[in-house]
Amino acid sequence: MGMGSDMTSKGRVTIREVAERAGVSMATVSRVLSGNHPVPASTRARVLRAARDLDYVANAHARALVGGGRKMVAVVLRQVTSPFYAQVAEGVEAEAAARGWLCLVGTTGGDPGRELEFVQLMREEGAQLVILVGGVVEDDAYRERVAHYAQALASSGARLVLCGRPAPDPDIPALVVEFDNEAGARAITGHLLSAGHRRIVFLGGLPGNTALDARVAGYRAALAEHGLGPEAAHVVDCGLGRAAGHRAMTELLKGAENPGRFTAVFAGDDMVAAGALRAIADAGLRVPADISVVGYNDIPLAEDFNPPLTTVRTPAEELGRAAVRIALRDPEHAAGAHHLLGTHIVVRDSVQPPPPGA
Amino acid sequence: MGMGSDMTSKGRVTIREVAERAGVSMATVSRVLSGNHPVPASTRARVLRAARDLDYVANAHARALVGGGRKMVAVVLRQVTSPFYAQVAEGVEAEAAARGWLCLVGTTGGDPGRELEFVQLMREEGAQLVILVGGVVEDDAYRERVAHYAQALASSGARLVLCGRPAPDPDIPALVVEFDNEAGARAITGHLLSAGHRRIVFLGGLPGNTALDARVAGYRAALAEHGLGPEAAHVVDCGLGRAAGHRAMTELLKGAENPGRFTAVFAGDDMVAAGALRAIADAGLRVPADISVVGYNDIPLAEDFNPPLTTVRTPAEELGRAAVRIALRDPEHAAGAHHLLGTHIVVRDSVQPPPPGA
DNA sequence: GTGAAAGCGCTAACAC
DNA sequence: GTGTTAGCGCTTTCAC
Repeated sequence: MGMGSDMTSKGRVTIREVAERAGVSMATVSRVLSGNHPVPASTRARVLRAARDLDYVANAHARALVGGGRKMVAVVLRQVTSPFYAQVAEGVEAEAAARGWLCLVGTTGGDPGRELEFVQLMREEGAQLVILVGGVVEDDAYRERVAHYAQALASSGARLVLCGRPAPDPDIPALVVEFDNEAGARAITGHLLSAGHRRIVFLGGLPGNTALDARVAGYRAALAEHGLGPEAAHVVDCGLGRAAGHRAMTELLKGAENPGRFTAVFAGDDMVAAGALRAIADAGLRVPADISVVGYNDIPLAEDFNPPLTTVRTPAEELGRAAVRIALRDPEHAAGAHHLLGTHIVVRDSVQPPPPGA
Repeated sequence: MGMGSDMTSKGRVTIREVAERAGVSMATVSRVLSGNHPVPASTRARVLRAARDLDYVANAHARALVGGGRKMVAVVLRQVTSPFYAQVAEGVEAEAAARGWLCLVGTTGGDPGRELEFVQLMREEGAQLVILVGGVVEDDAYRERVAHYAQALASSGARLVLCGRPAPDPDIPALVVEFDNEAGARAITGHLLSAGHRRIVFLGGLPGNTALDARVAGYRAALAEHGLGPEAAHVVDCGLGRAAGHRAMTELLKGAENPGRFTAVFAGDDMVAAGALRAIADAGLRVPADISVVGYNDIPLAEDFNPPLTTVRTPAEELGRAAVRIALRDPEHAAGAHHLLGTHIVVRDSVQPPPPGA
């Protein structure tokens, strides 16, 4: 391949060295490399040859400084090890790659401080698009913070998109793309209700968190639609995560004889469901014979749970793709726009009518 | 908070504007902001004030160009949605964040072309550290490609680390950090053997892939240690992934009455195990009563499989952390170094002695 | 202690 | 067609 053979001085090869070797000016090299200016084939070949011999790579920073840089999109999420977030990131990445954009993923561990830090960083790096993913508790601090992000980003020509979290104010220059959590929750609660369940507990509430609040709302709405009073609702605010689900379910189960208390559980997401499933098994009960369980998100391994989990499918990768696609489609129209992506139930083996005696 | 109130011209605020507002020179602003030069408190305060009022953020590209940029590490992997890879990425990210470094993750989908493209990109961006993660088939193209990466990166002062894949040549300036796949495979195969299994199939071979080949080698070694001849080994080269595992297992099961053929399966990784588990259940057989199954990697949801999977734990996040830690520790010593991380078995419920009649 | 000036590697006018 | 020149925003000598 012949590369690396002509390394001269240590450090990166610059356009100047390529120019010297090809016997042309830096400008010509630049023109050949960007290909946006007519250059005779012979010159062109000489330049390309020199560049290859020297194993030249452009300096992205110099290029960016002068305006011709690569576009960049940044995704900010809690953690990549969450199957759901990983899928969203993959969607963003795929859509970015398809456009030749660079994709940077940052994780915050749920800490607003790190989120702010990362957004700041992206401003420094000149990202064109910043995508914040995941539900949050919507308090004043949140609203103020996001309003600041949006304004700051907008003032330098960048765009902010909120995935699964609300815009603090419709006038703020931010785009929101999310799932219809309420509809999904209503549908799956309806599924449980149709199977005959009347005492369903919602496990994994997180008051103030917009995504969970919407699911709880959907759950309550479904209950009401089936003629049950508000007292039929039983939401356990244990938050998300497998551990939380396990802990809360264990607690619930030992509170009293279970069968008298509830016959089904609607877990706030599939990880909570995983924990609940384990807790139920540990208590010597069986799903779905004794208790039915449903989850939310349909993460890739939900079908491998014991039993395979009935859950609502939220096309996470599509959420990521949609975020960049929509943000890039009509820049002008974006401010304040709100896009809702649909979801649907996937039925597996974790639901069954309540046991006869219940 | 007062920010955003003094936005002047569109576009980013520069250091010059801050200087004007504070009534000092650009140099002074720079000194205050980097904090590496003594500046009187009063001046300092004025500058800081101006910067805050203007909501100034430095231009990372300009900074990088002149040498004072933020360090950056890049991780390249097949996909973020693989639980194992996601954990490695998280480890790298955590270690990078702890040092104030930027972490960029790129995905290739397993395509060497995209891998090359991404490494090139990282050269352009001036990454100090590039980490390639995951097993590969080690052919001449691979060796040549990686040798090129290593040399190119090294020539501009950057470092290459290979995680779970071999260095093409010990003299190449690359560091390798990986798990002792052979030892892990030997241990878990021994676990199966100790339970009384003699006919164990290895599901998920991928000839040429270094990680899988090592596991197969460990499997064979364990068989030999227990006095079994080479003919006792039965490896199915179906490759990785849940789908592959499911397909191969289904095939295996319908080949003949199973009990006469094998009593245990060693899946190349946990995803393959997931597929195998499902196939076995679909065939009306039970794990571990009829067939025992073990996996590899101990992904986060392995304990939620049916039954909870006995597998070998490869501390993936630690792999990521170790990669950056070691690479940054002794730069000089790095070239050609080879670090092996230990693994251990985690016993759950998918193994049991073979059924009496088998 | 602080300012002026040079220059990082590149692109884009503007000449010829 | 191709070279010359002027910056992009910043840090850092080098003077004062």
